[in-house]
Amino acid sequence: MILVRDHIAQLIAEAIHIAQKKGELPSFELPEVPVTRARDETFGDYASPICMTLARVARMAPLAIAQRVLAHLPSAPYIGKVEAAHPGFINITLAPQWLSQQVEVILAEGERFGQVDLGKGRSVQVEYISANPTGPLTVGSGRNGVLGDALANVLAAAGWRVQREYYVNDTGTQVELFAASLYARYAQALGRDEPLPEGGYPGSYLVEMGHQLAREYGDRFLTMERSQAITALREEGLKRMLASIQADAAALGIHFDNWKSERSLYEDGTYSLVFNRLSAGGWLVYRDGAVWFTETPHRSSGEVQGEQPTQAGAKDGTDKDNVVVRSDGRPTYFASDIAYVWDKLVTRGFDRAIYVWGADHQGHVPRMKAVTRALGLDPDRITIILYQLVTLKRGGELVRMGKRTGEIITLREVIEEIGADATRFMLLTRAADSQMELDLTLAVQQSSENPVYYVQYGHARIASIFRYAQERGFSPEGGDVRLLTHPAELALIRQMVRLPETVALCAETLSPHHLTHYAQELATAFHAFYKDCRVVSEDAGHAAIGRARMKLVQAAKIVLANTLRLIGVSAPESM
RNA sequence: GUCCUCGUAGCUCAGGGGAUAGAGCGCAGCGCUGCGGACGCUGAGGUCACAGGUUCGAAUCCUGUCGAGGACGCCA
Repeated sequence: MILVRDHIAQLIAEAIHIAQKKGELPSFELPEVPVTRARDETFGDYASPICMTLARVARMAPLAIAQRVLAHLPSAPYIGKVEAAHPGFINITLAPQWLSQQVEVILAEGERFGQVDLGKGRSVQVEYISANPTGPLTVGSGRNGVLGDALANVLAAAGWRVQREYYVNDTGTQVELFAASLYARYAQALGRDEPLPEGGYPGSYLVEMGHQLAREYGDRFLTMERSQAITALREEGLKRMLASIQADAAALGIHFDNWKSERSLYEDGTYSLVFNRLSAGGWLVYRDGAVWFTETPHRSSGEVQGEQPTQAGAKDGTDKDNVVVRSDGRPTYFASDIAYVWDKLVTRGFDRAIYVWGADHQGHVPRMKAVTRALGLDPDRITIILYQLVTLKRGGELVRMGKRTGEIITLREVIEEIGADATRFMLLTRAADSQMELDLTLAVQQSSENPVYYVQYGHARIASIFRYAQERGFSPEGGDVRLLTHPAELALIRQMVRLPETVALCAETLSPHHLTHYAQELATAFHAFYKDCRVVSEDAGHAAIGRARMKLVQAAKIVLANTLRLIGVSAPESM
């Protein structure tokens, strides 16, 4: 389906060229033509300020340009009225006949309505949450998950082949600390006086897991050698943590296509491959006993490398170096990230890879880009979406969080307190880069008036209309959508046909939060229509319009359902 | 100290260089003797943190100040 927005831009560009050819406008290089939704409905549906931009280069008044452009604007079935407006806008109103016809289009497309083809079959991997499997998911992980999941939905709807992945940090310092902590809790459960290791995980969930393991296995792990026991408990603990994480994610409607093991990157040779590659390229330096990745490579051949206008290059730039292998020989997680990006872009060959990271990882973005370039790959193929951390409050009191500090408000608790749909909608309504404060007492109080219910209510209301109609033997069969001319009907259709553009917007800007705002506007248009327009009635003379309105309402239900599906919340038949 | 993100209505937040800056909640009112009132309508409420700059035009872009959060070579 073509986007009306883009098509209008094309038509305006054509009109300008025609006017130029006829000498009505001077010749100049045409910049991209911006087309936006009109700010106010009295201006129509779409507007372009292009003529104001052109005023200088054309040396004409914007309004005069607009008038000459409009004189040559090619016609299109969706265009109703075009106007040049002060101080130089081109305003376009959609044709009512075209709008009403869209009801049939939507009915025909069904679940596919809203899809656009921006991806053109290219593949993209969206990797999200990827929290350390050393504790339960936090609210921050929830925000991460909801962002990533909705983004994956949107990209799929925008014509990309999408894979959803969870990266499992199943190796490294934190995992060892986790295992040692679990060992301590397990031993304690069996009455041993075993202290929690330095920097270990104090959370109560490990106390519980320790007891569970003690119940299930008795003292089996105490009779073996300590290091062997810790290894065994690590595997058992990881398995259980991952199962619990998977369940928490599922409670928010999040399901992954693949769980990628960090450890596997070492076992399958990816790590040594990228290490050798970087080494050969001169990107690795040895200093203080460690191996560093440097963004200013030392080439033994002395060949001049490409333009590297790093201002800071005057200094030797070592402050930008990052440790890949520690002085004790263990690789850092940055080493894993290097192998992982190779795995994504080369081994598995995704056209794009999208990471969703908390803002506390922002410092790592430049070096991920740098190392991707160093591997000989186009850094634009990876995109890292940063979201601001959620600060939690309870009754105005700040709640500190973190697996390592012990006190945690888990995602699970929040879902249980305010509901999965409300949680998901709430986390998705804000742009990723907005800092958000979540007061649980307030959220619980307000969850019943969460906008998500307003949208879902629209869907349920339509379902109810159909139940009512069916009892009385009414059906949309044979309805003539040309009868849909009431302002409230057209206003509803206007909102419905915005879905493809909203999907495009979300996919282009990788910001799915527009969906929730759109959903509310769509629901508002429906509720207003419902107020003004009777759908099912036995009144004389109502039969024809009744059938047409049933078609409209059926289409509205499809659009609401498609939108809710993209957001990732349910579309209930009743509530 | 350096760097990144943010600062918009009482609260939580939208606003891809353009027209009179919007929504939800809260607040003050109004509306149902037919399809779900988890609804509809109206109103009050703003120095878009502050100061400069670019531009025909800035909430939006640039610089600085203040404020919030975050990051700064062997944690992730």
